Amino acid sequence: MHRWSQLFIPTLREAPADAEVASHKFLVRAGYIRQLAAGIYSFLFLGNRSFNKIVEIVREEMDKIGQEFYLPALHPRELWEASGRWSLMGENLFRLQDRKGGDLCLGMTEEEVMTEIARKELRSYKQLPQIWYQIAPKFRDEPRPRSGLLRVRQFMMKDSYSFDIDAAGLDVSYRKHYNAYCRIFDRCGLKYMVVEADSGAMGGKESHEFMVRTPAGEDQIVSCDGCNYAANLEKATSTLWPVEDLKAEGDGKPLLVHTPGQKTIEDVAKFLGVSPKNKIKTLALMTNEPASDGASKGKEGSKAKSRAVVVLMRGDHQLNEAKLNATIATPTRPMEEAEIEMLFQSPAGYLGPIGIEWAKDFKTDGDKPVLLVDKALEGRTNLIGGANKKDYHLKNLTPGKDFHPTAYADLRSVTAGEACPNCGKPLRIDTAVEVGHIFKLGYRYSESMGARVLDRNGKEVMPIMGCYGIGVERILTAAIEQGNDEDGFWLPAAIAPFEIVVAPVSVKDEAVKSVAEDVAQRLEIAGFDVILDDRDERPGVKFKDADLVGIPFRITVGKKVTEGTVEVVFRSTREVRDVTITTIVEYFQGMLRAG
RNA sequence: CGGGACGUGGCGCAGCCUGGUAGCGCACUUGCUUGGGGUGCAAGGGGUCGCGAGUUCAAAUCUCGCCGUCCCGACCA
Repeated sequence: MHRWSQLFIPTLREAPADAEVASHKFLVRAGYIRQLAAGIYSFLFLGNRSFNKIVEIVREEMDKIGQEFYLPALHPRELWEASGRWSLMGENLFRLQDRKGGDLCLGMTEEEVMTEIARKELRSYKQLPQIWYQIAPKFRDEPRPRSGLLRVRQFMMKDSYSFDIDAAGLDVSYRKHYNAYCRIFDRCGLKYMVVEADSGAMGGKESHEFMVRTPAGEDQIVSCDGCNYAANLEKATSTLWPVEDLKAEGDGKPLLVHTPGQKTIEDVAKFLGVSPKNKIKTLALMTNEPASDGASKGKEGSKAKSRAVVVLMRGDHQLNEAKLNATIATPTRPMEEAEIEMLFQSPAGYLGPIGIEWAKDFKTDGDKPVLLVDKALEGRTNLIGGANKKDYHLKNLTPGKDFHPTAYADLRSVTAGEACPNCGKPLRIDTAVEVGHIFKLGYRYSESMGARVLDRNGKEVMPIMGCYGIGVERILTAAIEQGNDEDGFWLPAAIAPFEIVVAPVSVKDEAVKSVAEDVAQRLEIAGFDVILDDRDERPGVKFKDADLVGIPFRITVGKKVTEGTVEVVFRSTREVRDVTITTIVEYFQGMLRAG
């Protein structure tokens, strides 16, 4: 029997001054966690109980599709050199040295270790498929930990890895994870949505994120209430309403117009009396390759090569950097003034695509500047853009005719209200927390680390991989964000530290006290997680604490014991029901254990 | 890493501008009181004022440096 009077549950009346989001404030106030350093938290009794319940749900569901391992967090440098991530991860990787001066790091994920095992042990297609997982701490030296447990430097991740003989096999492993994740988040009582996610430059084909809507989140998700379309903003697309092109002026060739002092899209559009939709926005960027790309591996001194990348967008559209990164597989930065002058021979504000020799192909065409044009401009005619001459713009610009893009690409950020690409209804954008991510990795690690198996023809092939992650703390955080009010929060029973708190109004009243003891004991014997608030405190104190700490049900034992009843209080709705003492176990069995 | 803020008993804050005794609420200890929404009264304990240097007869207070924490941005397999 858990007796509150003997437990360490340090609840606070006030939230720490540096807590911003609800889950952070309440986790601290309810005595779940305490901060040790930026992005590093200790879990106390209640926090750990809830945490363990989440872990157990994850484990039960994962055991249905895979096998649990336990891998070290301390990794030798060589392993990460082999995958190329020792340098790729930069400062996000925690590094340290052993007494002999050997370099080590703390694992931020375990692709390397898992692939190392696969490389050494897997020999035949007969051993595939495999799904291996673990639930273990991960370490990331985040540039900015924030929002309590939402972004931290050490956290518990369920990470799994699948190895299959071919893409069809990977599809099956992926689907198994998708379904297992749905079961996990359902059992945790989360209201979540599954969204298409950016698979980045890793070459993966498919990726889904499991998202919980909350203003505290860090991700933007685009979704449609009319159909099931949902995607991360980094990936989302929309259908654009048609735009009426301008008519050609003069002979239809690019036509110089004087636009003195008109630099911004808005200004020029207004000045010329056209819509920004008929304007070209010219963005001047440089690739910003850290000297750590695969090609320059090993040559410490080799200089990072920078290349001009010019992006054209419709005047009223915003560049989506994730899409740009996915397109050119290299980080970029804005051009400096001198670089702009060098390429365009013109000050910023009048930049355009005319008069520059653009690369015909990103890969093969050497060092020439790259011109990427957003798909929203493909097929458009007679646009207006900068003339690369101070105080002048050009009319009659038609992509493909007056200038030749290196490539057309989807580079635009969706905005709320645009049409769903599936059904045409208006899209909405919400912030959300990512609680899980499933990802088709492909051959990246098999290739770099040399994992090979023989297929049924005796031919050596690479196993194809998938990786899948769940953040345990984020499930807890998201659940609190989903269910809280000014007095505290309530967790779904499955992940609450206790399902029921029994609160006798007084421990000095023998009748009340003995009924409370009896009720708590019978519920515990029946298999419920019960805590008895046996403290010699006034009822108000017990009620306030009970409201705060996330337990979904309270049984108040008070003067009605003389009538043979106690009160069951539903934390989320504050609904109160009188229940006969003798039937209390059956009451909760019907509510929490039915089905 | 760029911008901003903060750092004073366990928690929340005042004091700093205008240098000289460290203060309030909560929590904690003891006693009485109260007993269905953080009861009231009384008496107590607890603080290198983040760290270091400087100015000064004298620094929580002024100056400089460092560290830490939070927020915005950049970043985020």
